[in-house]
Amino acid sequence: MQPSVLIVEDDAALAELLEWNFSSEGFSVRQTGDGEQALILAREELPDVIILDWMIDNISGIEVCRQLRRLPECQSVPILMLTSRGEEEDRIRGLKTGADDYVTKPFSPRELMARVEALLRRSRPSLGGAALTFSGLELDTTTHQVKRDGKPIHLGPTEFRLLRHFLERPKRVHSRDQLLDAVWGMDKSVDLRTVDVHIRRLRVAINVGDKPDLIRTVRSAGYALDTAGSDLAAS
Amino acid sequence: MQPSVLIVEDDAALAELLEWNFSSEGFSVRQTGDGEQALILAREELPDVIILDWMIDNISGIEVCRQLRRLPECQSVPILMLTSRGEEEDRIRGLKTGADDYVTKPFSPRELMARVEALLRRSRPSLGGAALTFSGLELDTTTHQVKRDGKPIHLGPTEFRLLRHFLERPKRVHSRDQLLDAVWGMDKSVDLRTVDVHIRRLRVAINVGDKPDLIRTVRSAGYALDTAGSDLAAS
DNA sequence: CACTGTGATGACACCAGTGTGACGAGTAAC
DNA sequence: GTTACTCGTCACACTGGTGTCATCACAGTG
Repeated sequence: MQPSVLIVEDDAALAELLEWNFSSEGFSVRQTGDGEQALILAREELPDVIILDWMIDNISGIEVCRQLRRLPECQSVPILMLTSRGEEEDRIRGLKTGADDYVTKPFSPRELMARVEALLRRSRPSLGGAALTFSGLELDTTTHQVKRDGKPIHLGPTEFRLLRHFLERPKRVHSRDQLLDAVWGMDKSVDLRTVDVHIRRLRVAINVGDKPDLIRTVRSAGYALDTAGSDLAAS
Repeated sequence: MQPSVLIVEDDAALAELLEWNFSSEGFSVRQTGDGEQALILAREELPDVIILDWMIDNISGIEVCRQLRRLPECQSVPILMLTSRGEEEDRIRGLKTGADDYVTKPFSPRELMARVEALLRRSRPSLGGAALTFSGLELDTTTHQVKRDGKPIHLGPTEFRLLRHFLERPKRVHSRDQLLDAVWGMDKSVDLRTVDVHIRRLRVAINVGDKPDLIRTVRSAGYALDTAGSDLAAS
């Protein structure tokens, strides 16, 4: 999923620079130079990270920070404060108020992006690679949650491991033997046909409604996770 | 609970300064100047935060950082890198390697402490003094009070620690082993099933009336604090 | 066309994993 | 001492996940 950033900065030139940087990193960007507006925007749609200038119109950045932290839904959103005030006292005040990081101007855009990345790695492990996705399918290994197009799906333990194995190697064909080794464990003595049954259970769980089948059957070879599914119209 | 810090610094004078600062803030401190040793210490008992100098004996700090991040149990421990190398490239390299913050020498001890506090606020919210909340649940670590939708709830000591551990990492699935380590202490020899019983006690305490169950059972994996609860009607 | 092998489907019995209630031991307050 | 409270363990009940089988559907082959 595309990460989103809210930039609160009233210096137009700097705002544009930031916007350009985040955009080219694939962020969806919203920007304002106004403190009040920032609070509204943040509440309206929760960003993944907030870049907050110390000196902005209407309210001071630190006050915005405090207000944001009061909102229960915003407490988990990382805030990076941006300022030309290099005083130690200010930095400490910013951090104590609830900011997660504090960068002084002038700053290196690349370092800023690296710091934002570090923040995101913490708050959204899914962006750090803990969540596996494929064509509308999401599997979060830390929360053990599976979704198809945003809708939660319930899976049994074996189907969960099976799907995870597929998501770790998408599009690739796995023989029944390989699947037994990887999902059941090589010490298990289970019939090969058992794989078929679990593939089916996984299919009915995943393909709710009229969603296209994401599991492709490769005759006399095995199965693969693929957008084509069991579609045969490719001829 | 007393927060713990692992200081990896080979400059004796600086190490002592850091140690003094953390001690006076109530941290339990372990310190080493050796990279290999650092890895051993970290694994032996997981610290709440790691202060890591770039230039240390045996291995470079950045290599230690990379190794730490490879250990699954250390992935959630925040790392603050400390260095005299002010080069932008170095800072970015440090952050990309998995460090959460990067402070250049000379630094202000007070700012360092503020940054550590900010990191802890994220990874161990209860240490930051903040009240933990999740979907109508409140837990105040200072007053040891727990409320559901404003109504006070009485918990035993173990249930309290259990709930706190859940609130520190909401939505995430915790295995019984992990819960025993974190809530009971790894030295304890307690039956795994004991966790079940305490989960149940926590459930009946939390879900007063017809409130939805906030604890999700993940079969053959563990438990998680989640809004879905044990609801299976999500067909 | 019929034949054959492979995969899909539905049913079913089994049992691992979990929920539940009760009990005895330990502990602190009084 | 008593009382109140919490904790760890056990036995039992039960849900639902799991493996197997019989049968059907279908593609490939000659």
